Amino acid sequence: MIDKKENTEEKIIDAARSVFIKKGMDGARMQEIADEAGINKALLHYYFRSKEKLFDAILGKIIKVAFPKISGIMVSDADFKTKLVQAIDAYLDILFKHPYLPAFVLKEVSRDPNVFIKIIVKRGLNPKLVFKIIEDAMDRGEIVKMKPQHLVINIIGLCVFPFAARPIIEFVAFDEDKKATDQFFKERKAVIKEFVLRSIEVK
Amino acid sequence: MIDKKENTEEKIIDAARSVFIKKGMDGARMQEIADEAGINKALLHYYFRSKEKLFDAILGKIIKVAFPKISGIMVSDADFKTKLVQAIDAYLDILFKHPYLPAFVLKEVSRDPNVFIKIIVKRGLNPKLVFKIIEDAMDRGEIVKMKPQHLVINIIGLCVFPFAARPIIEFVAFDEDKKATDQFFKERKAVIKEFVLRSIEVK
DNA sequence: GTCTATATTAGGATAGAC
DNA sequence: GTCTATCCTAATATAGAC
Repeated sequence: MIDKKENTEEKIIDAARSVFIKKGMDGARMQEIADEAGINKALLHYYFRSKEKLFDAILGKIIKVAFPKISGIMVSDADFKTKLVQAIDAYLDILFKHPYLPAFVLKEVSRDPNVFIKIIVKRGLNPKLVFKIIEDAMDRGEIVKMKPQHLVINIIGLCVFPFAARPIIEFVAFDEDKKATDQFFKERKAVIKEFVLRSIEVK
Repeated sequence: MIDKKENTEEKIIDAARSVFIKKGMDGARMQEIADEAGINKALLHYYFRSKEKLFDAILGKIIKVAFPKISGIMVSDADFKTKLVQAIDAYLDILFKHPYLPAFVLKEVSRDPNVFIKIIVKRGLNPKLVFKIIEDAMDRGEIVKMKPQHLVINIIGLCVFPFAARPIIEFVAFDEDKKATDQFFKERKAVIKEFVLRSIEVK
């Protein structure tokens, strides 16, 4: 049975997420959030005492999605390259489902890194295990040697950057052709996987 | 002879650039810009009638740096891979000199893509020639085939993303060790060049 | 819980003296 | 050109009725 009438708090959270993602903390207006939620500003403040509190509440939820615990895939005992491909697939699936995440996260992290750090700590996100797994694969000679952080950042950059830069890409690289840009993004999964695999292959 | 007393307009521009880069258009305050320039708000408005006009003036200068005409390197008649390496070097040199560019550009482009588009058009930045050069190299079998946009975006992502994400990287990947993060960034040039060359090599 | 009305403050912009 | 003082609107936040 569908909950036709979602409660007010949910409506606020949905509206706030939408507006904060579009405008960022500084650009967002409480009025706009209230409008999008179909309520008024006073009620907004009744549920969340201040804009900052509301933003923090939303941010926590967003970060959970934006910093997925990909380590689950990496710790399985499959072949390393297989796991890597699975991780890239999983990460891009998230990005396609939430294409505005990268721009939002990069925007807000430069505004105030500490908010992120606090939440990341609370989530117990720790990449050391992943780095260790990568180093082990290198030691076994399965992939070429480099500082594991470089490999991780390379992969994340390849995945994330195009989403953050989509407006420029659409204009500069595809003459504002949205269809062509969509097609480009559809191809990213295969492109990135091949690009990465080729670059780490031991010759 | 040194111009000890730089004129007011310069002071304003320097201050505005600094504040806009740190806070973005939405987060910046005219008061803060005035303070940093050592003048008052009224004088700010005397030189630039509005915040938006001031921002546009700064943005134009920033974009000139952020979107360099790398095509100059690419059109020379050197070997394609040589040119590619030169282009990556040149681009990273710019980023090291202006490490806050990526975060700023990605932030503002998501706020209002049109401002960028206007300025890019005015600068006559057109990547078609670069795409053509890449495709020719592919046709000659010098590098592996793919849509040239993918190669360009991959390279830019590898270069730009770490700068935009530096606060997260420093915390998550290096336990807030600034020295280790600096070292990581120093290594990027060599890492990216090798990463890209390996991935486009024809086997 | 939800609303209308209002307080309060912040921030962009202008007037006018010098 | 530069300042002080002030205006004006937008935006966050609260009071109080229902």
